[in-house]
Amino acid sequence: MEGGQGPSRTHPHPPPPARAGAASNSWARDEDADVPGAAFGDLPRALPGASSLTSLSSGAACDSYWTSVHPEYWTKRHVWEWLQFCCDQYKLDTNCISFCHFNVSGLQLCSMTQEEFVEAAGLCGEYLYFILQNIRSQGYSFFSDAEETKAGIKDSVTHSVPDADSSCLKTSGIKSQDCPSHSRTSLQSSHLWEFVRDLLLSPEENCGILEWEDREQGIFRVVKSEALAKMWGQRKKNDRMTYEKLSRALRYYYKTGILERVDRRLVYKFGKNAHGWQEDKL
DNA sequence: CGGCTGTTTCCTGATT
DNA sequence: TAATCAGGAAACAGCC
Repeated sequence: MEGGQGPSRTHPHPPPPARAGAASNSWARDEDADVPGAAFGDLPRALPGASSLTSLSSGAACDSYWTSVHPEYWTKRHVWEWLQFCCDQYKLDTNCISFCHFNVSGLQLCSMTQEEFVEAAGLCGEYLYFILQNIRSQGYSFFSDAEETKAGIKDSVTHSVPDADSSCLKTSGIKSQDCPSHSRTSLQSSHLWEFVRDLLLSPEENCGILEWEDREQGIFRVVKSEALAKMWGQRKKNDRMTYEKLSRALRYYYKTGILERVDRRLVYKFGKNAHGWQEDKL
């Protein structure tokens, strides 16, 4: 018996509150829905994993979560975080959104007109524009009541766009998008290898966690293993993630040709079945 | 509901 | 000694 524990293995720890992969799109649930007096600085606690991201060991190199910075000072990464939050919280249909249009800094985002939002995200753009303007004008008290806010957005947008409701808001969680234009930089890269790839391709988010050893060959090195695990854990809303466990998942990719073995510690290589990492094929 | 996929968790043992 | 690697085994979540 290799693994040793057999079917009778019991959980050595209390049952986890939410197993990995059980990530829900609903941010305003459970006790997190209402943080008393959630002021701007407190808000990250109310967001899934926000606090852990803020405390990411990469420290100074990494910016804090988007909620702790005024929109005009957002980095591209903050913009993505905000976009992801909006998709999650307001159940926006990611299929409407051309994510490449939002590959901009906060300053650029703030200078975008409503028309440009609509161009970038259709009817969802109306919502996003409204949300952004509210954050800019009201600061983060805007989020103090998620349900109210949602209703407000709905009202506001449907005033100008009567059928926005059915065509943009989804009734259940967002699905992974299949539009090729943004598949690589997907906000919801649900697979670990895609998450790793996107991190390698996004210097803004990478914070020196991963680096290329040989860009052409697809060889990369995990520089900050613990930070990588934390980030992945945050993505999966699992604060018990460790590099040990993450690397086990990476090793499974050897079987499927997503990754190839490299005989050096913390070094991996994209395999023939991984796509989207090559410079000339982006 | 069952099967499948992609992890997550845990483990033993080896290597750096 | 600690971190990491290598995989087996089983549990689990989400999807079809």
